[in-house]
Amino acid sequence: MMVFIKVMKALSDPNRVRILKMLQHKSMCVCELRAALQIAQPSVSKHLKILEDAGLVAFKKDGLWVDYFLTDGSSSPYAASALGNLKHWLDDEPEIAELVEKLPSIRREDICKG
Amino acid sequence: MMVFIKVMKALSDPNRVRILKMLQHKSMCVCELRAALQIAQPSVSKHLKILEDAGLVAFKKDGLWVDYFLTDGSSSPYAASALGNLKHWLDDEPEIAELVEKLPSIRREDICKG
DNA sequence: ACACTATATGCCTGAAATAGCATCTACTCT
DNA sequence: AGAGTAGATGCTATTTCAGGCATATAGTGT
Repeated sequence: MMVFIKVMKALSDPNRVRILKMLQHKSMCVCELRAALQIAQPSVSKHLKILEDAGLVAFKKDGLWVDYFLTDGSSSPYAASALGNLKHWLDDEPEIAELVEKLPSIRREDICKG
Repeated sequence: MMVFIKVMKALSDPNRVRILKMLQHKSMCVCELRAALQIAQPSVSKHLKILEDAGLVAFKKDGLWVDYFLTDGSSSPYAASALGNLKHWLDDEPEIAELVEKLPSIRREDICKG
């Protein structure tokens, strides 16, 4: 039950859903996500922690950067189902479509290291 | 997006999940749910409103009682998927199993009208 | 070791959510 | 119409959560 609730709570925030939808297209570091969402960097880190605790994302350190990516959902059937469904859900939401369109222009080489 | 978030929020509370799991077995009035969950009646009504707004439950007035039941999820793919998955999810959670076991003994004729 | 940058953590604030009590409304029955 | 019961709504207190700023930590390069 606790795990189920944790996954549902993780999916209950618009910024976290945006993060998941972006990660469907490429793995991203915190500063890239920050640029895309236009919220403070600590807020992004906290959202990522919640998503990680729910088994929805994982990360790999890459030098100074931390690359976040979607998991395969193996931590729970709830995570697996959510990630599977989100692959096709919300794609035609204008807000999400716009966000995804901007993704190619958000590159860590340009944004960070500045 | 708004609808998606609304469904996820509706699923983010243990008492609301318990309500959904109970309604899988039979439609129930507010006082039956109140007896099962052991929380105040107004709290039950509020949870039901949230579930209704999310398209997960509906009701039918039956004289003095209001019978709540699960919808078919036709209001959104998110509601449909949630209701579909919940049919098999959480059944082996001790807490849920115990709640469901008690269901037959919770009858409005005994509990209400008192 | 030092300067610099990406990310995480702590603390604080304001908004939202849950729960209860009191009250109001709707229906039933006499 | 009046009494009684089921359920809904309004108000309030308490908790939880998102967000930001300041600061700590970790890794890079000189």
